[in-house]
Amino acid sequence: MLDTLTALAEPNRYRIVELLRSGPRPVGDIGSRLRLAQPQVSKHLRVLKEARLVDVEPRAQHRVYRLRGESFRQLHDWLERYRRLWEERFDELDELIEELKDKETHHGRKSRK
Amino acid sequence: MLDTLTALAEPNRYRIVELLRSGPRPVGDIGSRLRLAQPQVSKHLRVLKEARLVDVEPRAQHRVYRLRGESFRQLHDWLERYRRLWEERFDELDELIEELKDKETHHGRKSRK
DNA sequence: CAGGTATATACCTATAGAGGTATATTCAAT
DNA sequence: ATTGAATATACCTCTATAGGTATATACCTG
Repeated sequence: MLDTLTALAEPNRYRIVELLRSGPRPVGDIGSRLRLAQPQVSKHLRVLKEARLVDVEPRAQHRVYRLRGESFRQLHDWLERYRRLWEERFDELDELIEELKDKETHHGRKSRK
Repeated sequence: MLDTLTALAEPNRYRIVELLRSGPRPVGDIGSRLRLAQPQVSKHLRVLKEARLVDVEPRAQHRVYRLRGESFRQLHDWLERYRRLWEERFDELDELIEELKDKETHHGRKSRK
């Protein structure tokens, strides 16, 4: 999970991933579209590949990179564990809990809020 | 989006977020549970707060931090745009497309694969 | 096999940011 | 007011990593 996040949390790699969403592309194409030097593209792609976010397929001298679904799925699954945070109106419930804790601890003293 | 990813892509911040999933906690509590020095915890929380991943509520000298749903939702929405990657068996479809492209370009020469 | 093209890699440099330590700040309690 | 506790911040140092340049490697074409 951390590897996935680290790979995505870099501006140019993020751009590469967004570009690859439109389909597989060779290194040179990525570079020219994103105005990145070739070695940099290759290095970023290496990181993305090690994070299992992309896959390569050789086509003659070209290397065609494409997104791999699996890592995105895992990221999605991880996020699901936080779903309640935005689905249930949890802020209000939390406030209620805080109120109760406050009363318990300070035995009925008035909340400062 | 990048701010969110950057904030999460750091081991200790990731741990803090995971811990906060179990509920709001004051700084000191986080530090002792994760074996982190207090200033480091405060600094990480600052980053998380600037990324709108957490919120603070003062309680006397304590600062109680909690996760904010909104950023997680946005991350989730962003990920949704990649859903097809893992839901439709896209690898096979991609291969088909590649085959067709190959034939077009090289006029019927056999695929190396 | 010679030349050209696409990509990977090695190396250097510069910088962002994480940890550590000391200190400032804020509030409660006495 | 003074003290102590919880937290924030300032400052320093150090390392990981991104960019840049040069070069190696692999493959197609003639």
